[in-house]
Amino acid sequence: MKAGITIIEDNVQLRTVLNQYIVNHENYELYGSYGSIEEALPEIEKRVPRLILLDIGLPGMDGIEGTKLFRQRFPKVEIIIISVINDYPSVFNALCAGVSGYLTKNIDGEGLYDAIEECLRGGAPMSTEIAKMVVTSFRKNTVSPLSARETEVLSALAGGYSYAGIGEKLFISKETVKSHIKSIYLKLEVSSKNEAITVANKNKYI
Amino acid sequence: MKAGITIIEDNVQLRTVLNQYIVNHENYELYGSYGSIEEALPEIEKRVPRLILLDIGLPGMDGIEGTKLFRQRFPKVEIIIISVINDYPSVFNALCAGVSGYLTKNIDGEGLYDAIEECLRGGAPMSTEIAKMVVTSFRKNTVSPLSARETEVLSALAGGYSYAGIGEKLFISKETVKSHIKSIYLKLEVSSKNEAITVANKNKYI
DNA sequence: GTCAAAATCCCCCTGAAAGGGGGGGGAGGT
DNA sequence: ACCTCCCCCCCCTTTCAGGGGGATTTTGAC
Repeated sequence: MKAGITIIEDNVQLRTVLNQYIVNHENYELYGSYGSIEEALPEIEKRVPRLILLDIGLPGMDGIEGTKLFRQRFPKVEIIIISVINDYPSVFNALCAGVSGYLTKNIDGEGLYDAIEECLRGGAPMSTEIAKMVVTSFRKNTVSPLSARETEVLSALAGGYSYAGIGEKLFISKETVKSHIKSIYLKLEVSSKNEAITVANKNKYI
Repeated sequence: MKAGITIIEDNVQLRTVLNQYIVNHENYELYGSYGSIEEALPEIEKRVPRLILLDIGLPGMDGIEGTKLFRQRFPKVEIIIISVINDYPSVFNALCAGVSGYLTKNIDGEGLYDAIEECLRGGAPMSTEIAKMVVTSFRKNTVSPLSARETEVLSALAGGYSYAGIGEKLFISKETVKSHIKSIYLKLEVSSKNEAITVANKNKYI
């Protein structure tokens, strides 16, 4: 049983190359190849593929919006982004929208086959730059002016807890929470909750 | 110039296997091989490796704490986790602590070499299960009871904004923000900011 | 052993914010 | 015609944040 694949890519050269990769592989069947989400959508509704190779920078609806749309209407379809765009917001938004993989455009046929196979096995293929970005996005700052306890308090504060709530959570009194927050504001040179959270997030203290 | 590598793994069988992989490879030099962070630390201070292969489940200090320690004292050292433990909290905490890669223990020599090379080139090697977990952790729920606008409001609320602040941010009045929040509370069946944020996060609505 | 920082707890006070209640109106889709 | 979404306004009460003051104990560094 061949896996149906749809390609959405506005660059005609690249689209042709991708088309060739897919039609030359015995395990895949090219369901269609389009230059925009709008063109592809009615065809996809007629025959839903297993996987969509999707560009981010498209005329009309972009790949992020397209991903949200596809994932609502066809929840079982896998989406792999193939894009030259690999700035943090694009990658992050694509992952939030629900893509299964993210490849940069310097991919060759072998790499594409590997990625598609991994995706169809339930994996999450990523180019090395993307993997690096994703892993780095989790990393916290090792040098923080805040003590361990202060970091806990600020995390809870950022989580929307009130002073009293933080107290319950950390088994300390509301007044102790206030003391910690005073110290946090001094150290971060801020004077409100929002500023503190903003500074802490920017510096990855929490 | 050979890359110095230190191994910390309490399982003697696996440690022996890893040792062999490293000593058999001409590009690497095994700086040391230990059963715990505490044993390894004084030796690492004498001679700092390029990379540490680290287990999570260790006697005494665990791999997460060890990672934080190493990244403070030796900021340039790369850390790759090799562990049978791949539950979400462990993976997430390891990434936050600053590991460069995360491999499951079913790795073979070839896979290990590839991962080390990728890491030394500045990449982020991950086993496929780990990559899948990481990508999935970003994914938002496609079925949300909240409207697009309500989701925006709730996101801002979770970001620490006041009603007035949300109004400025979204160019609507404070009262409209209140209306949206009332609807949100109704739909999520909650009656406070904190509950709403908790429910929304749990269900990945925001 | 001393001294500082961290962590814990308590009081007062004020203005701002949250949340509950009510109402209404326009746009767009089924 | 109806429903959902989005927008706006009023009332009210309670809670919370943040500034000010002070105190104790534990812990780790020097």
